[in-house]
Amino acid sequence: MAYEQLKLDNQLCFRLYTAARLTMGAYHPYLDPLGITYPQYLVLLVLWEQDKQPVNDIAHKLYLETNTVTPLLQRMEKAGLVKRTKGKEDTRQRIVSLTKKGINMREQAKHVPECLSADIIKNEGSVEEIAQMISTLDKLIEGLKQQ
Amino acid sequence: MAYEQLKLDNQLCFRLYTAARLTMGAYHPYLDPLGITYPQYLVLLVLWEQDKQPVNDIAHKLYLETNTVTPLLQRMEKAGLVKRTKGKEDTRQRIVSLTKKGINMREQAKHVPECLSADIIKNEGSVEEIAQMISTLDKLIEGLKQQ
DNA sequence: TCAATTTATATCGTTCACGATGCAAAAATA
DNA sequence: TATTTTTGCATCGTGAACGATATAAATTGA
Repeated sequence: MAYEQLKLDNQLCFRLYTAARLTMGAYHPYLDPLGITYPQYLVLLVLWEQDKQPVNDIAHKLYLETNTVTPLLQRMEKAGLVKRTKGKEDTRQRIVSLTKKGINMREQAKHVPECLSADIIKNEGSVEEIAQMISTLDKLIEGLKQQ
Repeated sequence: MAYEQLKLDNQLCFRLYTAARLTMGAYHPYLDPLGITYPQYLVLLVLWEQDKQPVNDIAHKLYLETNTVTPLLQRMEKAGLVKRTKGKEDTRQRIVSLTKKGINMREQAKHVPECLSADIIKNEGSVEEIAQMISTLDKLIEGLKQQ
């Protein structure tokens, strides 16, 4: 019966979609006090690893389009977390750099990953299963990345 | 070094978030011709399993809030896929039912799951790994569902 | 060198997602 | 029964995502 496949329970994507939303929701207790959203936190993670990057590099590392990242960065600039300056060699580029506030937030967010890990492990139990899933997700993402 | 944990690579949520977006993107070639989005497809899956459900039941099955589902259903009604009628016993309820167009779309969407499975398996390889991941995702979702 | 093409970013429009709030109907309770 | 509380849905505002389109700067190539 082909219709069997149309059942919600059978679908991988639905679980990814749901798990992603619920996991992002689990960040709320830790990110709300900092006044940032999860996508903004991702941008900060990228900039904490390496400051002063063009929009394109940030978008690429997050697998996002620049038309998603540009407004995101504009909001973050308005919030005083980043600065966006014209590129020196290539004036088409916008170099995004951390402000003092953006730099300081790294210290305030230091414990977020541990808190999340604790929340997830507490709920799920097996560290090995999570590790295995991360590996499978990486392969899935790698495959889907190139259309 | 606590900062090590702040690295993007270490994060489960980032992978779920990315995999979910890319997987939803993989539905585009199959859903665009039908004129529906992925969340709309999810609503149809729910209604194909059982027609005539109140907004709340649909939202619950998709782990979404009613304030997400209501506008979604309004757009689907405008597109002629569903009808929304006042509940008989409980007049607060809105009973959502499929139109002819909504019913017929089941046949047109019959092969979508196979196509997606093929795309994913082709890219990833191991069916067992996907099955294992689905099981882990279910536990993760179950744990996160109750805050 | 000058036109054609590509690249980096921005803008626009539509659809989600969700917290906060509103409102009427139902249920609970005094 | 009258009042309070809860429930079901809707509306509003904000922040993503992303396809389509625009624009200026850089690159390519004739």
